[in-house]
Amino acid sequence: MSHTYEYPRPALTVDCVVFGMDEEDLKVLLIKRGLEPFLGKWALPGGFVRMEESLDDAARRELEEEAGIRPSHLEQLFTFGEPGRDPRGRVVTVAYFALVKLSDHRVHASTDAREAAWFSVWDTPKLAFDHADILGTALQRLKGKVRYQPIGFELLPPKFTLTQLQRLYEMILERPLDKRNFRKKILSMELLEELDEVEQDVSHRAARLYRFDHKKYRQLEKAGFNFEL
Amino acid sequence: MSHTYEYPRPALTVDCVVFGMDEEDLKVLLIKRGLEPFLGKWALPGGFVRMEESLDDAARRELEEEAGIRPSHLEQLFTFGEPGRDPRGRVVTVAYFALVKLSDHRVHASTDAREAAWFSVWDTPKLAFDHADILGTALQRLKGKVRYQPIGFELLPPKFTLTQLQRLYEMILERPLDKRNFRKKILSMELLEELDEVEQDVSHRAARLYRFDHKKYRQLEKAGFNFEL
DNA sequence: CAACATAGTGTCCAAGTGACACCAAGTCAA
DNA sequence: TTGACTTGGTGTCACTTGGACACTATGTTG
Repeated sequence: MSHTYEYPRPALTVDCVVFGMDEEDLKVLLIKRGLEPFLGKWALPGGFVRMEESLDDAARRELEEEAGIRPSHLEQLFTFGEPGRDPRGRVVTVAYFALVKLSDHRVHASTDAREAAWFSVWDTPKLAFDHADILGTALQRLKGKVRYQPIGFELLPPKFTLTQLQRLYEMILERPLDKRNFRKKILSMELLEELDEVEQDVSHRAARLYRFDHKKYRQLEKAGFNFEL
Repeated sequence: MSHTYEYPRPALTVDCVVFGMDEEDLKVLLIKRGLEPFLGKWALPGGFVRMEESLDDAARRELEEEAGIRPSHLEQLFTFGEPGRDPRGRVVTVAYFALVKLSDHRVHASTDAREAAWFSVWDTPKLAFDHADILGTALQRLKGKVRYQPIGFELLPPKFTLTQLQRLYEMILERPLDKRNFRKKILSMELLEELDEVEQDVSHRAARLYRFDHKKYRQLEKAGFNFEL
């Protein structure tokens, strides 16, 4: 213990589970590996932490570099450090959990030379390393968190209909919700701003649009409010 | 990216927030540092992760070495990696959250040559590094978790009275609870085994003892049960 | 045996949760 | 233009749950 730097050191990486959502499905962003090990396999975006940057910064930097993405929500998920998780040797990874509005990132999921793509979370290819575990942990977190914190909105476009919102919750929680009860509950939280607009280009009656009121949310949150669904 | 091991590596440690509880207070275990930096200051128990051990193992080993403690509950808390958090250079620490039955560990809080002691969590000395932040995060976790998972039992002796249990919840949540409502709620979960014993050596009517039924808990947990307080 | 300290127990009201079905509005095609 | 189709939008009632509230029971001590 007396000579700190004599210790051999595990390598340190960050890996990000980025969720997005479209009409059909909850999606996760994957990158095709261009290097050994697991060359050609799909993996979570991530990479080595630099000496002068914080862990959060490393996660943001990797997302920007590998996929041109700036997530609207980013939080640390869990640190995975089993000795055998990387065939090259000891690599510890700090996993992150991110949400993006897919509408902002649909086009150039791939920047760089790398290949990036969105996959349905229920139907991913085999992943490199222990990334399937990481994805599983992230899904659990999303499911748990969505029930008592209104983070789901980070997955929707700024203006959305109540039906879209309900579908989002149904996809994440993997169970159907009652339309009237859902609307009652959500509207009673008073976190939605009702707009004087309706959705466009639909071949049936158009639904009213709403916007999430971030400012009000922050106020109520500070006041120790409860947002259980 | 192509030569993994060229990257400089942050040093990697684990630090543990160990909670215990006695009649008066919720306690946290601290160790007096015998080395620079922060020599003589109080700090969380912890140390460097070895190349061949998992993070969990590292946390357990450090607790055993520094305080002779085997926690009854141990889980990863959060990873702290701000570049400036250690004056010696870049050190990333994976923080752990542990619960022990103080009755088992009251005597030799200190093994080794080190000085270890239990402090009231509401009245700790100034801590080394960013350990005050880590302790704060752990307290939040304890408060949050206790509301929907029966982990509080890990802080009590195997046999306890309902009053002890209520005091535990009151200390953690920092608010008074109604005796009748509390008992109603706890007993309705059917996780407590009512024993044919009462507490000893009290100078008033003795209370009935209960035991937490771990087996039943695991069953109900698997069945997707809800243990909200 | 009186004073004490804590154990142990039930009711009522308010709020919240969940089950449930129909009319409204707009689109589309014949 | 009209009828069929698709989704939008709305209220009630039964039940459950959460929270406020006060007295008697039992053992100890001086």
